[in-house]
Amino acid sequence: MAVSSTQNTLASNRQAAPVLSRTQQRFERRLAKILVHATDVFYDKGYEGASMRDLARASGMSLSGLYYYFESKEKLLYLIQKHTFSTIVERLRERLEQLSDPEQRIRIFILNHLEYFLANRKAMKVLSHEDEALKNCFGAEIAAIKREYYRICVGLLDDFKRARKLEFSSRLAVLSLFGMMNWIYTWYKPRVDSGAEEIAREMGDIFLKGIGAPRAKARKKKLAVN
Amino acid sequence: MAVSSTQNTLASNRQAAPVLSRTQQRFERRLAKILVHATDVFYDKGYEGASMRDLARASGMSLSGLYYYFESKEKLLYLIQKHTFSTIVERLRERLEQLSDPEQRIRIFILNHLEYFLANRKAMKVLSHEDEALKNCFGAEIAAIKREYYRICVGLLDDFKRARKLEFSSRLAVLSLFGMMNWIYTWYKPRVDSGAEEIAREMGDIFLKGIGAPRAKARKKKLAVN
DNA sequence: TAATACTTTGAACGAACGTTCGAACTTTTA
DNA sequence: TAAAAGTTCGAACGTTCGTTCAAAGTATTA
Repeated sequence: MAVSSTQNTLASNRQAAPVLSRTQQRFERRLAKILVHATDVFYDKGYEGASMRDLARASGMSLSGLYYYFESKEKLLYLIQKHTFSTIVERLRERLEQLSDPEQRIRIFILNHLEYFLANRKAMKVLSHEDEALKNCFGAEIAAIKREYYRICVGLLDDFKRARKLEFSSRLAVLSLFGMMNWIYTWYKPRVDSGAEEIAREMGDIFLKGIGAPRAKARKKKLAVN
Repeated sequence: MAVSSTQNTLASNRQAAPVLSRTQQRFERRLAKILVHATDVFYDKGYEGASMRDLARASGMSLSGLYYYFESKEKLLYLIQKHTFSTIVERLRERLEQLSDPEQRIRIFILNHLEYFLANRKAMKVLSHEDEALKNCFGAEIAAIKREYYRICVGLLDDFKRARKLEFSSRLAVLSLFGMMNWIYTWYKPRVDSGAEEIAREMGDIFLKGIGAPRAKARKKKLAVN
């Protein structure tokens, strides 16, 4: 079997033909295993800091053996990021279909993000932290998914604004929310911090109250005088 | 002149004796210049991705010439992070001394952070993004400053909680706030986004309203039934 | 001006890097 | 069971990595 083409890797395509021969299935399964181990290594050492030899050791495979499954280190990172990001967007879409209340939709967005983040912490760190590591085509494709995800969130916020007749910058609100959520990879400790549901509720409270209540007025000027 | 000891580099110590000979002054000045150029390179390529040869080129100096000013690549990153972090903490302390109102103190914390962040974007990205790059002693020292900074913020929040008789997790609130603010290095575009004051005001609004208003009650259960 | 201290450099070090390749091994197919 | 297809590997490729060092160059001091 030749090194797999870009298509169908990890079965991330939606349309048509999941007809894979037994050998193809095995190939995909082995590749997925390698991706898991590679994620561990990237999580610990960063993309630049991790060597192909590190990845080989973690996968229990020879250095050259890895190249049977993907053609470069960059492609490996791409596969990890693509799969991770696609999955989180896919799950979000499924969950959003079942809700119509604007606040609930934002809350489910937050919950989906944090649940997936904490259940796949290493992959999500690799996705968040190695944002600029991919160049050209690979980078562009991940950036496109990111833009798509961002747009979904802006849409949710705009609906919320309309429903509540609020006025604020969606861009800043969305980016603040992403910051709140994504930063979690720098501090989360399973032994110390609560689970995804509770954190999602608390962050949701902060964020929704933060953008929801009418803005306090005329205080700044008064205090500036003192 | 021997390669400088750890002490007094960048004149970041508060106590005593800023008595530097003219040659020592020149040394510090040149080192500072190198640090600025190195910050540019780390910003663009990341710590691991940047080579000493890149740094030499950016500084307009020979590869070996760099080693006259610092003994390793790691130390260089340490110097950048130490100086950046120390400065932001120092400025914060000065500004906090002049305020007593708990809300104003949180707002000035946010403003200080964002002002410094946007005025020193590259250095602050290197500080935020290369959090785990330093090992052992160097890493421990930066981590100590970070903990100190974190503790200050927790203190501000606890004061606010007491003043307003609020109940929420300071840890989660502080880390959410840091996320909001630090994530800015991934998205800020000077041409598109407003300045530090406005962003600080808007993030301050979100955060303070988010933690300030009484928590909405009994809604979750009702909605969960539907 | 001679001696001393400070600064910069080119050349080189061994180690580690990502990647390639042909041969060997294993599984599937005919 | 022989041929074909799929899989793994050791060895090596050329390059780049961080760091060192003796020598040369420049400024300061006596």
